[in-house]
Amino acid sequence: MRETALTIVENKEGLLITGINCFDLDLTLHCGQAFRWEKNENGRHHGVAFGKMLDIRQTAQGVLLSDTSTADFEQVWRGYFDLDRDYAALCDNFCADTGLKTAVEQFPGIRILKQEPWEALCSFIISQNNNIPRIKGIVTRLCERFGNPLGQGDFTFPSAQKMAELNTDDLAPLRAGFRARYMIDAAQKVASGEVKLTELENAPLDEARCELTKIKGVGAKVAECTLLYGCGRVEAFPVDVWVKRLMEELYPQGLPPCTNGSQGIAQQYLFHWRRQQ
DNA sequence: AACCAGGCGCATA
DNA sequence: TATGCGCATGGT
Repeated sequence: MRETALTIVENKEGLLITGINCFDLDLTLHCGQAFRWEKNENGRHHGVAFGKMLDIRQTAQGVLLSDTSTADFEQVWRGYFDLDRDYAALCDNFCADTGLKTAVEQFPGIRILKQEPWEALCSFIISQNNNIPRIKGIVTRLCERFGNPLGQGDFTFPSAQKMAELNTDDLAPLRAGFRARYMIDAAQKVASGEVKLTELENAPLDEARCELTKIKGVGAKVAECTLLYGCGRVEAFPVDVWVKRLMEELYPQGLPPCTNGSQGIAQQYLFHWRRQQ
């Protein structure tokens, strides 16, 4: 983790951030790690995270954030977009491996979003045996129905405390299917403190995995996704059907050493690369 | 109309 | 410990 030299300039359109290396906003928001971003015309992306809405787009000058403030940029978006991680150095390391080199060169600029732990957990419970458009639909209905309104049709992601008060019948309108009871169980265990999500950021990885799999509907894959996307654990390595195929074909002995410590980031490049065939 | 989708729980051996 | 099947829902 290194301080990168970001420049923040306020203009009439919002906050212009320059000096970000290795950042493709479109890829990052729509590569299947987050489910609450919509791209509209003019290449603007609109979404909500950490209870804040954001309008963001990438131009030749840099990355332009609208409807936000410098305070929110520092407190929320800087961390969310992982802007203080040196992806150039990371990708440089990855390129020691020819497969990863191809993936990185073909899709440069993918970053791992640091999402809220509860949102990541709940979203990836919904993701199981499901496809991305439908995952987005379920998450959207969940937020509209049980989140707090932010105005202009935006809603926060509902808290675990709020969802712990609900039952599976309440979730029926979401059409989440068999996943509804898993969502309720997760909400109850998080709200009660039986599973302490904030402690997973620093716990030994195996211990963190073990904690998460206490929740019904959370197996190895969902636990790993929660750790990677929600707890900042970039060494977590989710293996879905795409990555499984890829591992069997390319890395039967396991990931190359150049990914050590950042296996989850390598995974995101490999996942996207393999899916684009 | 069968098959698939960023899996998991459960039964069976 | 290891496999196989059912699961809700919706899109091809």
